[in-house]
Amino acid sequence: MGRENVNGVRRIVPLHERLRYLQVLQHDDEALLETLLAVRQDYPAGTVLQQEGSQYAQTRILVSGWALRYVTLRDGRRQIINFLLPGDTIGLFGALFSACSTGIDVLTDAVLAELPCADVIDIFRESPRLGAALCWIAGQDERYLEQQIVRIGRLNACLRIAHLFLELRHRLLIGGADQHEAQRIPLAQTLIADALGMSHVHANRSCRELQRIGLLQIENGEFILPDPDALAEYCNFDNSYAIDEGMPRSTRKSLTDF
Amino acid sequence: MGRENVNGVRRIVPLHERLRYLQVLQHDDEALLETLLAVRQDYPAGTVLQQEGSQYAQTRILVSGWALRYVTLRDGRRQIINFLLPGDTIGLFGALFSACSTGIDVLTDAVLAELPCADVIDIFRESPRLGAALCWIAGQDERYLEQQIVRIGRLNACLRIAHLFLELRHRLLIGGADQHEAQRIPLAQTLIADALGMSHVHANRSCRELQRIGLLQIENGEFILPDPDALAEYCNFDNSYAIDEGMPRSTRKSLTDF
DNA sequence: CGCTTCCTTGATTTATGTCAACGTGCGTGG
DNA sequence: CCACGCACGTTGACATAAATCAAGGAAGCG
Repeated sequence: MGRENVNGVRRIVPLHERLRYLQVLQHDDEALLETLLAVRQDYPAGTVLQQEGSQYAQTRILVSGWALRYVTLRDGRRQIINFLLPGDTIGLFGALFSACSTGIDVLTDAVLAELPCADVIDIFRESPRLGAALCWIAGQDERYLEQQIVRIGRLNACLRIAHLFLELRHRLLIGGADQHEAQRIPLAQTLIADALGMSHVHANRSCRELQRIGLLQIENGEFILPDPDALAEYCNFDNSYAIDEGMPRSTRKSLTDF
Repeated sequence: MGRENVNGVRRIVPLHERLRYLQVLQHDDEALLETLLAVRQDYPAGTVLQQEGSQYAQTRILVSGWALRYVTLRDGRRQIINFLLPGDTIGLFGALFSACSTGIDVLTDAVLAELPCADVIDIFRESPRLGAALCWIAGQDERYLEQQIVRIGRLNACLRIAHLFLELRHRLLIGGADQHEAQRIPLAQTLIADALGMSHVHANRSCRELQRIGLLQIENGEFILPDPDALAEYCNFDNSYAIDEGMPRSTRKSLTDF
Protein backbone atom coordinates (compact mmCIF):
# COMPACT_ATOMS: atom_id res chain seq x y z
CA MET A 1 0.00 0.00 0.00
CA GLY A 2 0.96 3.56 -0.51
CA ARG A 3 3.60 3.00 -3.13
CA GLU A 4 3.38 3.01 -6.85
CA ASN A 5 5.64 2.76 -9.84
CA VAL A 6 6.45 6.00 -11.63
CA ASN A 7 9.05 5.74 -14.38
CA GLY A 8 10.16 2.51 -12.89
CA VAL A 9 10.78 4.15 -9.48
CA ARG A 10 8.85 2.98 -6.47
CA ARG A 11 7.28 6.14 -5.10
CA ILE A 12 5.58 7.00 -1.86
CA VAL A 13 1.98 8.17 -1.99
CA PRO A 14 1.99 10.88 0.66
CA LEU A 15 -1.60 10.55 1.86
CA HIS A 16 -1.03 6.87 2.55
CA GLU A 17 2.17 7.76 4.28
CA ARG A 18 0.32 10.18 6.52
CA LEU A 19 -2.41 7.68 7.30
CA ARG A 20 0.10 5.04 8.17
CA TYR A 21 0.74 6.93 11.41
CA LEU A 22 -2.79 6.19 12.47
CA GLN A 23 -2.35 2.44 12.35
CA VAL A 24 -6.03 1.78 11.96
CA LEU A 25 -6.52 1.10 8.26
CA GLN A 26 -7.01 -2.50 7.31
CA HIS A 27 -6.44 -4.13 3.98
CA ASP A 28 -9.94 -3.40 2.72
CA ASP A 29 -9.65 0.25 3.65
CA GLU A 30 -6.38 0.59 1.83
CA ALA A 31 -7.81 -1.04 -1.24
CA LEU A 32 -10.81 1.29 -1.15
CA LEU A 33 -8.57 4.30 -0.77
CA GLU A 34 -6.40 3.23 -3.67
CA THR A 35 -9.46 2.85 -5.87
CA LEU A 36 -10.60 6.33 -4.97
CA LEU A 37 -7.21 7.85 -5.68
CA ALA A 38 -6.83 6.06 -9.00
CA VAL A 39 -7.52 9.07 -11.22
CA ARG A 40 -4.50 11.31 -11.52
CA GLN A 41 -4.19 14.68 -13.15
CA ASP A 42 -1.12 16.82 -13.84
CA TYR A 43 -1.15 20.58 -13.45
CA PRO A 44 1.63 22.99 -14.41
CA ALA A 45 2.90 25.60 -11.96
CA GLY A 46 0.60 28.59 -11.83
CA THR A 47 -2.66 26.78 -12.52
CA VAL A 48 -5.66 28.15 -10.66
CA LEU A 49 -7.21 25.04 -9.18
CA GLN A 50 -10.10 26.72 -7.50
CA GLN A 51 -11.53 30.21 -7.59
CA GLU A 52 -12.82 31.97 -4.52
CA GLY A 53 -16.57 31.61 -4.39
CA SER A 54 -16.82 29.00 -7.09
CA GLN A 55 -18.43 25.62 -6.53
CA TYR A 56 -16.29 22.71 -5.53
CA ALA A 57 -15.49 20.84 -8.72
CA GLN A 58 -13.98 17.79 -7.10
CA THR A 59 -12.20 16.53 -4.06
CA ARG A 60 -8.48 16.42 -4.70
CA ILE A 61 -5.47 15.01 -2.97
CA LEU A 62 -2.06 16.47 -3.60
CA VAL A 63 0.28 13.67 -4.63
CA SER A 64 3.29 15.79 -5.52
CA GLY A 65 4.06 19.48 -5.75
CA TRP A 66 3.04 22.51 -3.71
CA ALA A 67 -0.10 24.62 -3.80
CA LEU A 68 -1.43 27.54 -1.80
CA ARG A 69 -4.79 28.53 -0.44
CA TYR A 70 -5.65 32.22 -0.20
CA VAL A 71 -8.27 34.89 0.22
CA THR A 72 -8.21 38.06 -1.86
CA LEU A 73 -9.29 41.35 -0.29
CA ARG A 74 -11.21 44.00 -2.14
CA ASP A 75 -8.16 46.19 -2.52
CA GLY A 76 -6.30 43.37 -4.27
CA ARG A 77 -4.06 42.35 -1.41
CA ARG A 78 -4.24 38.70 -0.55
CA GLN A 79 -3.76 36.59 2.52
CA ILE A 80 -2.40 33.13 2.05
CA ILE A 81 -4.26 30.89 4.49
CA ASN A 82 -1.86 27.99 4.22
CA PHE A 83 0.34 26.01 1.91
CA LEU A 84 -0.69 22.62 0.60
CA LEU A 85 1.89 19.88 0.52
CA PRO A 86 1.90 16.32 -0.76
CA GLY A 87 -0.67 14.37 1.24
CA ASP A 88 -2.94 17.35 1.81
CA THR A 89 -6.53 17.34 0.67
CA ILE A 90 -8.46 19.99 -1.22
CA GLY A 91 -12.19 20.27 -0.75
CA LEU A 92 -12.33 17.10 1.32
CA PHE A 93 -15.86 17.83 2.52
CA GLY A 94 -16.63 19.90 -0.54
CA ALA A 95 -19.90 18.03 -0.95
CA LEU A 96 -21.17 19.78 2.17
CA PHE A 97 -20.52 23.33 1.05
CA SER A 98 -22.12 25.32 -1.70
CA ALA A 99 -19.05 27.36 -2.50
CA CYS A 100 -15.30 27.56 -1.92
CA SER A 101 -14.22 30.06 0.69
CA THR A 102 -10.69 30.33 -0.71
CA GLY A 103 -8.83 30.25 -3.97
CA ILE A 104 -6.17 27.65 -4.64
CA ASP A 105 -3.20 27.98 -6.98
CA VAL A 106 -0.66 25.37 -7.90
CA LEU A 107 2.79 26.64 -7.04
CA THR A 108 5.02 24.04 -8.67
CA ASP A 109 4.16 21.45 -11.26
CA ALA A 110 1.86 19.11 -9.40
CA VAL A 111 0.08 15.77 -9.58
CA LEU A 112 -3.33 15.46 -7.99
CA ALA A 113 -5.67 12.56 -7.40
CA GLU A 114 -9.23 13.60 -8.16
CA LEU A 115 -12.58 12.15 -7.25
CA PRO A 116 -16.17 13.38 -7.07
CA CYS A 117 -16.90 15.12 -3.77
CA ALA A 118 -19.86 12.83 -3.20
CA ASP A 119 -17.60 9.78 -3.13
CA VAL A 120 -16.02 11.06 0.07
CA ILE A 121 -19.38 11.04 1.79
CA ASP A 122 -19.95 7.50 0.64
CA ILE A 123 -16.72 6.46 2.31
CA PHE A 124 -18.36 6.96 5.68
CA ARG A 125 -20.93 4.33 4.81
CA GLU A 126 -18.48 1.87 3.37
CA SER A 127 -15.68 2.18 5.88
CA PRO A 128 -16.05 4.02 9.17
CA ARG A 129 -12.36 3.43 9.74
CA LEU A 130 -11.39 5.29 6.59
CA GLY A 131 -13.98 7.92 7.39
CA ALA A 132 -12.43 8.46 10.79
CA ALA A 133 -9.02 8.68 9.15
CA LEU A 134 -10.28 11.44 6.90
CA CYS A 135 -11.73 13.33 9.85
CA TRP A 136 -8.32 13.06 11.43
CA ILE A 137 -6.76 14.59 8.32
CA ALA A 138 -9.31 17.40 8.47
CA GLY A 139 -8.59 17.90 12.16
CA GLN A 140 -4.88 18.19 11.44
CA ASP A 141 -5.58 20.85 8.84
CA GLU A 142 -7.42 22.79 11.48
CA ARG A 143 -4.48 22.54 13.84
CA TYR A 144 -2.19 23.96 11.22
CA LEU A 145 -4.53 26.92 10.92
CA GLU A 146 -4.34 27.38 14.68
CA GLN A 147 -0.57 27.51 14.43
CA GLN A 148 -0.85 30.06 11.65
CA ILE A 149 -3.02 32.23 13.88
CA VAL A 150 -0.49 32.05 16.69
CA ARG A 151 2.34 32.93 14.34
CA ILE A 152 0.65 35.94 12.81
CA GLY A 153 -0.93 37.08 16.02
CA ARG A 154 1.98 36.92 18.40
CA LEU A 155 5.35 36.45 16.71
CA ASN A 156 7.55 39.06 15.10
CA ALA A 157 8.60 38.75 11.48
CA CYS A 158 11.73 36.62 11.91
CA LEU A 159 10.05 34.26 14.33
CA ARG A 160 7.04 33.92 12.05
CA ILE A 161 9.22 32.88 9.16
CA ALA A 162 11.22 30.44 11.24
CA HIS A 163 8.08 28.92 12.70
CA LEU A 164 6.38 28.57 9.35
CA PHE A 165 9.40 26.90 7.81
CA LEU A 166 9.55 24.39 10.62
CA GLU A 167 5.90 23.56 10.24
CA LEU A 168 6.39 23.00 6.54
CA ARG A 169 9.38 20.80 7.20
CA HIS A 170 7.39 18.80 9.71
CA ARG A 171 4.55 18.31 7.29
CA LEU A 172 6.88 17.33 4.48
CA LEU A 173 8.35 14.66 6.73
CA ILE A 174 4.91 13.37 7.64
CA GLY A 175 4.12 13.10 3.94
CA GLY A 176 7.09 10.84 3.46
CA ALA A 177 9.82 13.27 2.34
CA ASP A 178 13.35 12.41 3.43
CA GLN A 179 15.31 14.69 5.76
CA HIS A 180 17.15 16.35 2.92
CA GLU A 181 14.04 17.11 0.89
CA ALA A 182 12.23 18.43 3.95
CA GLN A 183 14.91 21.05 4.54
CA ARG A 184 14.24 22.68 1.18
CA ILE A 185 11.50 25.29 1.09
CA PRO A 186 10.84 26.40 -2.49
CA LEU A 187 8.92 29.58 -1.70
CA ALA A 188 9.33 33.07 -3.11
CA GLN A 189 9.69 35.82 -0.55
CA THR A 190 6.55 37.43 -1.87
CA LEU A 191 4.61 34.32 -0.91
CA ILE A 192 6.09 34.28 2.56
CA ALA A 193 5.01 37.89 2.96
CA ASP A 194 1.48 37.12 1.81
CA ALA A 195 1.27 34.13 4.11
CA LEU A 196 2.62 35.80 7.20
CA GLY A 197 0.81 39.10 6.92
CA MET A 198 3.75 41.35 6.19
CA SER A 199 5.08 43.41 3.30
CA HIS A 200 7.45 41.77 0.87
CA VAL A 201 10.09 44.33 1.78
CA HIS A 202 9.92 43.37 5.39
CA ALA A 203 9.88 39.68 4.52
CA ASN A 204 13.06 40.21 2.58
CA ARG A 205 14.83 41.98 5.40
CA SER A 206 13.75 39.34 7.89
CA CYS A 207 14.94 36.50 5.68
CA ARG A 208 18.26 38.28 5.35
CA GLU A 209 18.45 38.57 9.09
CA LEU A 210 17.82 34.85 9.55
CA GLN A 211 20.48 34.21 6.95
CA ARG A 212 22.90 36.54 8.72
CA ILE A 213 22.59 34.63 11.99
CA GLY A 214 23.11 31.35 10.19
CA LEU A 215 19.66 29.83 10.57
CA LEU A 216 18.71 30.07 6.91
CA GLN A 217 20.41 29.61 3.58
CA ILE A 218 19.13 31.21 0.40
CA GLU A 219 20.00 29.41 -2.82
CA ASN A 220 18.58 29.73 -6.31
CA GLY A 221 15.35 31.19 -5.08
CA GLU A 222 14.72 28.51 -2.48
CA PHE A 223 15.43 28.36 1.21
CA ILE A 224 17.44 25.72 2.98
CA LEU A 225 17.18 25.01 6.69
CA PRO A 226 20.75 24.15 7.60
CA ASP A 227 19.95 23.35 11.22
CA PRO A 228 16.29 22.67 11.99
CA ASP A 229 16.98 22.03 15.66
CA ALA A 230 18.68 25.39 16.11
CA LEU A 231 15.79 27.02 14.27
CA ALA A 232 13.28 25.28 16.54
CA GLU A 233 15.23 26.54 19.52
CA TYR A 234 15.23 30.05 18.07
CA CYS A 235 11.46 30.29 17.71
CA ASN A 236 10.29 27.86 20.39
CA PHE A 237 8.73 25.62 17.80
CA ASP A 238 7.05 22.73 19.51
CA ASN A 239 5.52 19.89 17.60
CA SER A 240 5.14 17.55 20.52
CA TYR A 241 1.47 18.15 21.11
CA ALA A 242 0.62 21.21 19.07
CA ILE A 243 0.86 19.08 15.96
CA ASP A 244 -0.49 15.76 16.99
CA GLU A 245 0.35 12.65 15.10
CA GLY A 246 -1.28 9.94 17.07
CA MET A 247 -4.61 8.58 18.13
CA PRO A 248 -5.43 7.19 21.54
CA ARG A 249 -5.06 3.46 21.80
CA SER A 250 -8.67 3.06 22.86
CA THR A 251 -9.94 4.67 19.68
CA ARG A 252 -7.59 2.61 17.56
CA LYS A 253 -8.81 -0.53 19.24
CA SER A 254 -12.48 0.32 18.82
CA LEU A 255 -11.95 1.11 15.15
CA THR A 256 -9.95 -1.97 14.34
CA ASP A 257 -12.28 -4.26 16.28
CA PHE A 258 -15.27 -2.99 14.38
CA MET B 1 -36.71 19.01 17.69
CA GLY B 2 -34.21 21.49 18.92
CA ARG B 3 -36.35 22.98 21.67
CA GLU B 4 -36.64 22.07 25.28
CA ASN B 5 -38.30 23.30 28.38
CA VAL B 6 -36.16 25.20 30.83
CA ASN B 7 -37.98 26.80 33.72
CA GLY B 8 -41.14 26.48 31.75
CA VAL B 9 -39.69 28.45 28.84
CA ARG B 10 -39.38 26.77 25.48
CA ARG B 11 -35.72 27.22 24.61
CA ILE B 12 -33.80 26.80 21.41
CA VAL B 13 -30.95 24.29 21.35
CA PRO B 14 -28.36 26.10 19.26
CA LEU B 15 -26.70 23.09 17.66
CA HIS B 16 -30.07 21.92 16.37
CA GLU B 17 -30.76 25.41 15.16
CA ARG B 18 -27.52 25.40 13.22
CA LEU B 19 -28.19 22.00 11.73
CA ARG B 20 -31.64 23.00 10.66
CA TYR B 21 -30.01 25.06 7.90
CA LEU B 22 -28.72 21.89 6.37
CA GLN B 23 -32.17 20.44 5.83
CA VAL B 24 -30.90 16.88 5.72
CA LEU B 25 -31.62 15.47 9.16
CA GLN B 26 -34.55 13.11 9.39
CA HIS B 27 -36.59 12.21 12.41
CA ASP B 28 -34.32 9.33 13.42
CA ASP B 29 -31.25 11.54 13.19
CA GLU B 30 -32.82 14.17 15.37
CA ALA B 31 -33.80 11.58 17.93
CA LEU B 32 -30.28 10.17 17.95
CA LEU B 33 -28.81 13.61 18.36
CA GLU B 34 -31.10 14.42 21.22
CA THR B 35 -30.12 11.24 22.97
CA LEU B 36 -26.45 12.11 22.62
CA LEU B 37 -26.97 15.60 23.96
CA ALA B 38 -29.04 14.46 26.91
CA VAL B 39 -26.35 14.93 29.55
CA ARG B 40 -26.00 18.56 30.56
CA GLN B 41 -23.43 20.15 32.79
CA ASP B 42 -23.24 23.68 34.19
CA TYR B 43 -19.96 25.55 34.51
CA PRO B 44 -19.43 28.93 36.17
CA ALA B 45 -17.59 31.72 34.39
CA GLY B 46 -13.84 31.21 34.56
CA THR B 47 -13.81 27.43 34.57
CA VAL B 48 -10.91 25.87 32.69
CA LEU B 49 -12.64 23.30 30.51
CA GLN B 50 -9.55 21.95 28.88
CA GLN B 51 -5.86 22.40 29.45
CA GLU B 52 -3.37 22.71 26.63
CA GLY B 53 -1.75 19.37 26.02
CA SER B 54 -4.15 17.38 28.17
CA GLN B 55 -6.16 14.47 26.84
CA TYR B 56 -9.65 15.06 25.55
CA ALA B 57 -11.97 14.27 28.41
CA GLN B 58 -15.17 14.38 26.43
CA THR B 59 -16.83 15.83 23.42
CA ARG B 60 -18.87 18.85 24.41
CA ILE B 61 -21.44 21.06 22.79
CA LEU B 62 -21.99 24.56 24.02
CA VAL B 63 -25.67 25.03 24.77
CA SER B 64 -25.48 28.47 26.34
CA GLY B 65 -22.73 30.87 27.29
CA TRP B 66 -19.43 31.84 25.75
CA ALA B 67 -16.03 30.16 25.90
CA LEU B 68 -12.65 30.80 24.34
CA ARG B 69 -9.96 28.64 22.84
CA TYR B 70 -6.33 29.75 23.20
CA VAL B 71 -2.68 28.89 23.01
CA THR B 72 -0.21 30.09 25.62
CA LEU B 73 3.30 31.05 24.56
CA ARG B 74 6.36 30.35 26.64
CA ASP B 75 6.63 33.96 27.74
CA GLY B 76 3.12 33.84 29.13
CA ARG B 77 1.38 35.80 26.39
CA ARG B 78 -1.54 34.04 24.89
CA GLN B 79 -3.25 34.00 21.55
CA ILE B 80 -6.97 33.38 21.50
CA ILE B 81 -7.67 31.15 18.51
CA ASN B 82 -11.40 31.74 18.50
CA PHE B 83 -14.46 32.25 20.63
CA LEU B 84 -16.98 29.49 21.18
CA LEU B 85 -20.64 30.36 21.03
CA PRO B 86 -23.83 28.40 21.63
CA GLY B 87 -23.98 25.62 19.05
CA ASP B 88 -20.21 25.23 18.80
CA THR B 89 -18.52 21.94 19.53
CA ILE B 90 -15.48 21.23 21.66
CA GLY B 91 -13.28 18.27 20.84
CA LEU B 92 -15.72 16.98 18.24
CA PHE B 93 -13.19 14.54 16.84
CA GLY B 94 -11.35 14.32 20.11
CA ALA B 95 -11.33 10.55 19.85
CA LEU B 96 -8.86 10.87 16.99
CA PHE B 97 -6.25 12.94 18.79
CA SER B 98 -4.04 12.04 21.67
CA ALA B 99 -3.96 15.53 23.15
CA CYS B 100 -5.62 18.93 23.00
CA SER B 101 -3.74 21.54 21.03
CA THR B 102 -5.45 24.42 22.83
CA GLY B 103 -6.80 25.39 26.19
CA ILE B 104 -10.45 26.28 26.65
CA ASP B 105 -11.91 28.55 29.31
CA VAL B 106 -15.54 29.30 30.00
CA LEU B 107 -16.11 33.02 29.74
CA THR B 108 -19.64 33.38 31.11
CA ASP B 109 -21.70 30.91 33.08
CA ALA B 110 -22.33 28.16 30.59
CA VAL B 111 -24.29 24.99 29.97
CA LEU B 112 -22.68 22.20 28.00
CA ALA B 113 -23.89 18.91 26.66
CA GLU B 114 -21.28 16.23 27.21
CA LEU B 115 -20.73 12.81 25.70
CA PRO B 116 -17.84 10.38 25.38
CA CYS B 117 -15.64 11.19 22.39
CA ALA B 118 -16.04 7.65 21.12
CA ASP B 119 -19.79 8.11 20.72
CA VAL B 120 -19.16 10.66 18.00
CA ILE B 121 -17.28 8.10 15.96
CA ASP B 122 -20.15 5.68 16.37
CA ILE B 123 -22.50 8.23 14.87
CA PHE B 124 -20.90 7.70 11.50
CA ARG B 125 -21.95 4.06 11.61
CA GLU B 126 -25.44 4.71 12.82
CA SER B 127 -26.35 7.71 10.72
CA PRO B 128 -24.22 8.87 7.81
CA ARG B 129 -26.53 11.86 7.55
CA LEU B 130 -25.77 13.01 11.05
CA GLY B 131 -22.10 12.21 10.47
CA ALA B 132 -22.08 14.43 7.42
CA ALA B 133 -23.79 17.15 9.41
CA LEU B 134 -21.03 17.00 12.00
CA CYS B 135 -18.37 17.21 9.30
CA TRP B 136 -20.16 20.29 8.06
CA ILE B 137 -19.96 21.80 11.53
CA ALA B 138 -16.25 21.01 11.64
CA GLY B 139 -15.81 22.53 8.20
CA GLN B 140 -17.51 25.72 9.34
CA ASP B 141 -15.13 25.93 12.29
CA GLU B 142 -12.27 25.77 9.88
CA ARG B 143 -13.73 28.60 7.83
CA TYR B 144 -13.95 30.78 10.89
CA LEU B 145 -10.27 30.15 11.48
CA GLU B 146 -9.57 31.22 7.91
CA GLN B 147 -11.40 34.46 8.57
CA GLN B 148 -9.37 34.96 11.71
CA ILE B 149 -6.18 34.56 9.71
CA VAL B 150 -7.32 37.14 7.18
CA ARG B 151 -8.24 39.56 9.95
CA ILE B 152 -4.98 39.30 11.81
CA GLY B 153 -2.87 39.09 8.70
CA ARG B 154 -4.24 41.93 6.65
CA LEU B 155 -6.53 44.29 8.57
CA ASN B 156 -5.59 47.14 10.86
CA ALA B 157 -6.75 47.24 14.45
CA CYS B 158 -10.12 48.96 13.96
CA LEU B 159 -11.03 46.81 10.99
CA ARG B 160 -10.03 43.67 12.85
CA ILE B 161 -12.33 44.49 15.71
CA ALA B 162 -15.22 45.39 13.44
CA HIS B 163 -14.76 42.24 11.41
CA LEU B 164 -14.55 40.00 14.45
CA PHE B 165 -17.68 41.51 15.97
CA LEU B 166 -19.60 40.92 12.77
CA GLU B 167 -18.49 37.33 12.63
CA LEU B 168 -19.61 36.81 16.20
CA ARG B 169 -22.96 38.41 15.44
CA HIS B 170 -23.40 36.21 12.42
CA ARG B 171 -22.62 33.11 14.41
CA LEU B 172 -24.95 34.10 17.22
CA LEU B 173 -27.74 34.46 14.69
CA ILE B 174 -26.98 31.07 13.18
CA GLY B 175 -27.22 29.59 16.67
CA GLY B 176 -30.71 30.97 17.07
CA ALA B 177 -30.15 34.27 18.88
CA ASP B 178 -32.54 37.06 18.02
CA GLN B 179 -31.33 40.26 16.37
CA HIS B 180 -31.13 42.13 19.63
CA GLU B 181 -29.13 39.47 21.44
CA ALA B 182 -26.77 39.11 18.50
CA GLN B 183 -25.82 42.78 18.69
CA ARG B 184 -24.45 42.37 22.19
CA ILE B 185 -20.83 41.31 22.47
CA PRO B 186 -19.92 40.63 26.11
CA LEU B 187 -16.15 40.67 25.71
CA ALA B 188 -13.52 42.45 27.76
CA GLN B 189 -11.09 44.56 25.79
CA THR B 190 -8.24 42.42 27.05
CA LEU B 191 -9.82 39.42 25.34
CA ILE B 192 -10.23 41.31 22.10
CA ALA B 193 -6.57 42.22 22.26
CA ASP B 194 -5.54 38.60 22.87
CA ALA B 195 -7.75 37.38 20.06
CA LEU B 196 -6.68 39.92 17.48
CA GLY B 197 -2.98 39.92 18.17
CA MET B 198 -2.63 43.41 19.59
CA SER B 199 -1.85 45.02 22.94
CA HIS B 200 -4.72 45.82 25.24
CA VAL B 201 -3.77 49.47 25.12
CA HIS B 202 -4.12 49.53 21.38
CA ALA B 203 -7.34 47.54 21.55
CA ASN B 204 -8.72 50.15 23.91
CA ARG B 205 -7.81 53.05 21.63
CA SER B 206 -9.26 51.28 18.61
CA CYS B 207 -12.52 50.52 20.38
CA ARG B 208 -12.72 54.16 21.40
CA GLU B 209 -12.16 55.15 17.78
CA LEU B 210 -14.98 52.89 16.59
CA GLN B 211 -17.16 54.36 19.29
CA ARG B 212 -16.21 57.89 18.23
CA ILE B 213 -17.35 57.30 14.65
CA GLY B 214 -20.60 55.80 15.90
CA LEU B 215 -20.08 52.19 14.88
CA LEU B 216 -19.80 50.84 18.39
CA GLN B 217 -21.39 51.46 21.75
CA ILE B 218 -19.70 50.58 25.01
CA GLU B 219 -22.02 49.87 27.93
CA ASN B 220 -21.40 48.17 31.27
CA GLY B 221 -18.40 46.34 29.97
CA GLU B 222 -20.10 44.99 26.90
CA PHE B 223 -20.19 46.17 23.32
CA ILE B 224 -23.28 46.92 21.30
CA LEU B 225 -23.36 47.03 17.53
CA PRO B 226 -25.83 49.83 16.84
CA ASP B 227 -25.72 49.43 13.07
CA PRO B 228 -24.36 46.10 11.82
CA ASP B 229 -24.86 47.04 8.18
CA ALA B 230 -22.80 50.19 8.53
CA LEU B 231 -20.15 48.18 10.33
CA ALA B 232 -20.13 45.62 7.53
CA GLU B 233 -19.72 48.41 5.03
CA TYR B 234 -16.88 49.86 7.10
CA CYS B 235 -14.79 46.68 7.11
CA ASN B 236 -15.99 45.00 3.93
CA PHE B 237 -17.39 42.12 5.89
CA ASP B 238 -18.80 39.59 3.52
CA ASN B 239 -20.67 36.55 4.70
CA SER B 240 -22.17 35.60 1.37
CA TYR B 241 -19.75 32.83 0.54
CA ALA B 242 -16.92 33.27 3.00
CA ILE B 243 -19.21 31.90 5.68
CA ASP B 244 -21.24 29.30 3.94
CA GLU B 245 -24.55 28.17 5.30
CA GLY B 246 -25.82 25.84 2.69
CA MET B 247 -25.17 22.52 1.07
CA PRO B 248 -25.56 21.75 -2.61
CA ARG B 249 -28.94 20.30 -3.49
CA SER B 250 -27.32 17.22 -4.99
CA THR B 251 -25.64 16.34 -1.71
CA ARG B 252 -28.81 16.96 0.24
CA LYS B 253 -30.69 14.71 -2.10
CA SER B 254 -28.17 11.90 -1.92
CA LEU B 255 -28.14 12.08 1.87
CA THR B 256 -31.89 12.15 2.30
CA ASP B 257 -32.45 9.39 -0.26
CA PHE B 258 -30.04 7.13 1.50
C1' DC C 1 16.22 42.74 -26.91
C1' DG C 2 12.37 44.34 -23.93
C1' DC C 3 9.26 42.48 -20.93
C1' DT C 4 8.08 40.53 -16.34
C1' DT C 5 8.84 38.76 -11.82
C1' DC C 6 11.43 38.66 -7.98
C1' DC C 7 14.90 40.40 -4.93
C1' DT C 8 17.40 44.23 -2.70
C1' DT C 9 18.37 48.55 -0.43
C1' DG C 10 17.69 53.27 1.60
C1' DA C 11 14.73 56.94 3.32
C1' DT C 12 10.66 58.04 5.47
C1' DT C 13 6.10 57.49 7.57
C1' DT C 14 2.80 55.03 10.20
C1' DA C 15 0.86 51.61 13.13
C1' DT C 16 1.43 49.44 17.03
C1' DG C 17 3.87 48.08 21.36
C1' DT C 18 5.71 49.33 25.84
C1' DC C 19 5.95 51.72 30.06
C1' DA C 20 3.86 54.18 33.55
C1' DA C 21 0.31 56.12 36.09
C1' DC C 22 -4.24 56.50 37.64
C1' DG C 23 -9.47 55.60 38.01
C1' DT C 24 -13.31 52.58 38.70
C1' DG C 25 -16.03 48.89 40.24
C1' DC C 26 -16.29 44.72 42.67
C1' DG C 27 -15.59 40.99 45.74
C1' DT C 28 -13.56 39.47 49.94
C1' DG C 29 -11.93 39.15 54.41
C1' DG C 30 -11.18 41.44 58.67
C1' DC D 1 -18.85 48.31 57.52
C1' DC D 2 -14.42 49.47 55.73
C1' DA D 3 -9.95 48.49 53.65
C1' DC D 4 -7.68 46.13 50.53
C1' DG D 5 -6.48 43.77 46.41
C1' DC D 6 -7.64 42.74 41.83
C1' DA D 7 -9.21 42.99 37.16
C1' DC D 8 -10.22 46.07 33.83
C1' DG D 9 -10.28 50.46 31.37
C1' DT D 10 -8.05 54.88 30.26
C1' DT D 11 -4.57 58.16 28.96
C1' DG D 12 0.01 60.19 27.83
C1' DA D 13 4.79 59.81 26.47
C1' DC D 14 7.90 57.31 24.11
C1' DA D 15 10.14 53.38 21.51
C1' DT D 16 10.05 50.20 17.86
C1' DA D 17 8.35 47.11 14.33
C1' DA D 18 6.64 47.23 10.13
C1' DA D 19 4.53 49.59 5.95
C1' DT D 20 5.27 52.53 2.24
C1' DC D 21 7.67 54.85 -1.38
C1' DA D 22 11.19 54.80 -4.57
C1' DA D 23 14.79 53.07 -7.25
C1' DG D 24 17.54 49.80 -9.22
C1' DG D 25 19.52 44.93 -10.13
C1' DA D 26 19.32 40.06 -11.59
C1' DA D 27 17.25 36.22 -13.83
C1' DG D 28 14.02 34.10 -16.99
C1' DC D 29 11.49 34.26 -21.21
C1' DG D 30 9.01 35.44 -25.46
